[in-house]
Amino acid sequence: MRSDRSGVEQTFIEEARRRQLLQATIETIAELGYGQASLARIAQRAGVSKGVIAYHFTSKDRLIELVVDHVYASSWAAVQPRLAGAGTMTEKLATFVHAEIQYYGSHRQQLLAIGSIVVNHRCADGSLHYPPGAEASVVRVLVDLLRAGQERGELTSFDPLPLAVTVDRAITGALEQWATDPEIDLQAYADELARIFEAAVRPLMTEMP
Amino acid sequence: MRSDRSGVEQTFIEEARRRQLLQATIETIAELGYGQASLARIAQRAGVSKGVIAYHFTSKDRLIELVVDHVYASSWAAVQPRLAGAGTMTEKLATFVHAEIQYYGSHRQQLLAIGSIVVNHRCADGSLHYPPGAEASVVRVLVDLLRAGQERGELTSFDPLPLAVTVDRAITGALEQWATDPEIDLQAYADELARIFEAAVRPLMTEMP
DNA sequence: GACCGGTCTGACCGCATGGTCAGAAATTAG
DNA sequence: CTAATTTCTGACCATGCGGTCAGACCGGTC
Repeated sequence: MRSDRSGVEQTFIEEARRRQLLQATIETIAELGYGQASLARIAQRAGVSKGVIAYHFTSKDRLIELVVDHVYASSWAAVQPRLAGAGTMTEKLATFVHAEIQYYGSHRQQLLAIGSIVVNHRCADGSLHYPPGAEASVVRVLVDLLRAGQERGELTSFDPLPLAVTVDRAITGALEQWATDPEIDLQAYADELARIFEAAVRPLMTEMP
Repeated sequence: MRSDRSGVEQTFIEEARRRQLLQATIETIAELGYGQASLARIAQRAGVSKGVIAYHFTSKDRLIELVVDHVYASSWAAVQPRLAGAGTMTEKLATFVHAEIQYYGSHRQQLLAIGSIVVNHRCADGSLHYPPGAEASVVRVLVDLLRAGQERGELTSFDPLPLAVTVDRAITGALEQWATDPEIDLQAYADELARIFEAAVRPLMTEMP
């Protein structure tokens, strides 16, 4: 079985190996960082020889990109239904903050791996493969959410981009604080973030009781 | 003249070379990223041979750390006097946001280089040399500032750490947005950040006219 | 038994890395 | 002008990298 036939007609063993190698990659990057996560070290952690990775994946770059796809898909699968369940836009905003923090709070290795990958993984031409910017999926979701809230008159008028970027950064900031110091009460931290952002979107004249 | 006698009894040429090599390092990391910034490429950009770096600096790690020291010292030298000039704590907070964004807005390479270094540079034991966390200098400054504002009753009561981290991240978020898309109006972006954070620290019952 | 496709190993390739060093070149001192 | 010192070069080293590949191994099927 050659590499990279994602999704179709996979042997049981192929499926299992791929999962194992993705997991080993996440663990290695989380622990040692993108730059130190060589194929040799990933293979060693998985208990196989380097050639196995070449057999199941077309290249190291492809491996990394599949890790990113997997993590983003998993986190979105956890966050999206909770978002749909929230009522007002303000609630959606708070829910988003809580859901993201909760997901990565219980997937520390995914958090660290993704963080190390997005700031390091590059295309052949040297440019970042996952550039920061308004196109990043989380930021896009937040901008849409804020704009919708403004159109219904539920939120004050302001440029949605800075707040969307800030919410995104605040979440990763919270998680990195916690990754550095696990003593931090993530729940309380998330509550505080929700308070900050609710104050920022609340129309000036209508205070909640 | 051997390497690393920082500050004392430097030849004119030594001083100049050190500056040049620090600058070449910043440019190389800003353009290619930490992982691709090899001694060979840095030397090539400076137009000298690799050995020169070894002659003027004890090691590549030391070079990187001197870059970080230089950038932090420069930015603080630009921000600190403006902070001292601001009156209320709310003004200080807004001033800090504007001053940081303004400094790095006119030092794009320093911004990109520092960003790439802090998430990548590691100690011999594999741990990050500049770990995120409450000890980061910017966050410390902000926590002190917020706490002082609370003690004078000027700001609402809240845990200063999440907001401090958020302000820090929001600033780097703004700058990275701008680094990705230079069309962005940094001044307006900074104004919007100031609005967000003023809303978050303002006591609930006292609206400004 | 022989055969077969899928899976895996371990050795190997070319290359880039950080670091070292003898000696050439440039600068300064006397 | 010579001698001493600082500065620099270019070749070299050991190491680790991503990637390749011939052949071993393994569970089935005739």
